[in-house]
Amino acid sequence: MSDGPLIVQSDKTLLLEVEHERADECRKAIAPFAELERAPEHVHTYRVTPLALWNARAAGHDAEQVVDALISYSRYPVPHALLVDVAETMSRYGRLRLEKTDLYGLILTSTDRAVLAEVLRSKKIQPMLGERVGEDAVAVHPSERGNIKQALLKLGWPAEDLAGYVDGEYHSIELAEGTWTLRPYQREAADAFWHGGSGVVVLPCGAGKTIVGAAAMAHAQATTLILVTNTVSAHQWKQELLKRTSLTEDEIGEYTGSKKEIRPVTIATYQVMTTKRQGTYRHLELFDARDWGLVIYDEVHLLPAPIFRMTADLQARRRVGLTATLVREDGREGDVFSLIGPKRYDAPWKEMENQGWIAPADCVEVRVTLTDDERLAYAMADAEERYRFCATTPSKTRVTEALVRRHAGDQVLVIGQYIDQLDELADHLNAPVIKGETRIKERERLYQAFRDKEIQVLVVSKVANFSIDLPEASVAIQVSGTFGSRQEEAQRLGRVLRPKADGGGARFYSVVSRDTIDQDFAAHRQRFLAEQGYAYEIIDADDVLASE
DNA sequence: CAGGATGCAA
DNA sequence: ATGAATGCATCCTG
Repeated sequence: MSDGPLIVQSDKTLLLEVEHERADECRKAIAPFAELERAPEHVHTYRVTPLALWNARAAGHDAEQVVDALISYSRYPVPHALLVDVAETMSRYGRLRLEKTDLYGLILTSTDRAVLAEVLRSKKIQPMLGERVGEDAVAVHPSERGNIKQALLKLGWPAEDLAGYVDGEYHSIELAEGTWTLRPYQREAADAFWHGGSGVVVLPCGAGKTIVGAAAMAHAQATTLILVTNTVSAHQWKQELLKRTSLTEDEIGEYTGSKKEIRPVTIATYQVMTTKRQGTYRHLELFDARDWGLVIYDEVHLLPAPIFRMTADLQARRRVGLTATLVREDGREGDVFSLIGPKRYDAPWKEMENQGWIAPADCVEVRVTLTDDERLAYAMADAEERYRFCATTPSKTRVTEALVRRHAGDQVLVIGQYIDQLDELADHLNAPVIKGETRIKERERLYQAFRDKEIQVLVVSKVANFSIDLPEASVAIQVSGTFGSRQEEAQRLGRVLRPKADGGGARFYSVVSRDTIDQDFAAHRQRFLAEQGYAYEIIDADDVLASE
């Protein structure tokens, strides 16, 4: 028996003792094949999931490496059944393959006749198939390439897609390096995508995902369709591409609500693609408007369901998804895996921090205690009012004021979800507030004043989740968040991670009501960051107030 | 036809 | 189970 930091249980959960001296290296070793499930103070729970194992497999890890990692960090003997299961699950990926043949077009082949027989019996699969092509292969209708991958994943037999890609229409795209250079991880990410053919690149906020996209375009040398979440992001992409590549103004088109340009490089919003009229999608022709050689999905964790359906028909095009957090709250990770592709690259946030690409950050959860009256009101509140009630308790205002005073001289963002709460905070802090109804001009004015340090404190609503031009701060105080959204928490922390001129660190406070669902949701939101190695120090609001 | 206001969807 | 922000389409003005 070793003194390892990990307890491996036969239900496929892994318990990591956080204070153990080998906890960090262990976290790094298990991250490729285990997902963090719970992250309270002392023991973090990970789960070994099939999807994580298949991502690991697609990234070139084999079962032996996974088994080695488990055994070498485990405190107790690892359940044999689990090791067998890991090996069995990993071997499922790639047992089936999609290939392209001259004679039969797209075919599904197998190295294992029994597996092929099993999936051929599926009622879901049968309509997608053509004639049997010998003992170990069957023809697949080319238009079903995406659908069959989704269906096979659901059956537990994810296919490796080796059917290749069309080149698309040639278009010269060079990186305009000179005043800047591609960072090593950006190059690695673009190369990993290119060699994998299609798939997802995961990088922290502010790590330059657009530049990875540009590098992917330089690989493809082809017309490119870029899908983004909003128009601000569309403009950002265009500016960045003009700056970083040989592309000129008239080569980049914008396909949004107000403009419908189709150019060799076209940037479209998800929404324009998913708006329907009389039950049919209006702008589907954009996908066929050109012979696109590459499709880039920005913020792939937000990909709306209809885009998945459209992507099922785009399987012969190279596809790259970019994201900071591959986790989705709707559990459609499997569709990202089948339709965009496996994870091709990910850079752990903490490693980026060590290399100085992002600022080190301390995360602090500040717990406020409800007064007896509030406790009673909370207990009596309707289910739909409860979260709002505990998330917006007046005690949070006082501790937020104290935190702002503590950081006098720093640039501080106060972020929350309820407008009433934000208005009140802005009032108390004597700070301006930016919310949905704030006009663009006014927002820009306030952002600029914040950048110029004329304003030290800015109160922002959910606009902060989207707007890219929001200036970086060194302190963020979150007073309420969207239920349990992990990706929102990551975005918000990302706001303070831009490296500081003085090399100093950043601080992220999450103000939470003790013993309420606010605390539960906060714990859920923190999971993704805990997985990235960010530990939340928990302090009492009374201590903050007392220290003044 | 640019730019603003309004309703609606997911 | 929810609240807030957004983007699109449409209509309107000059």
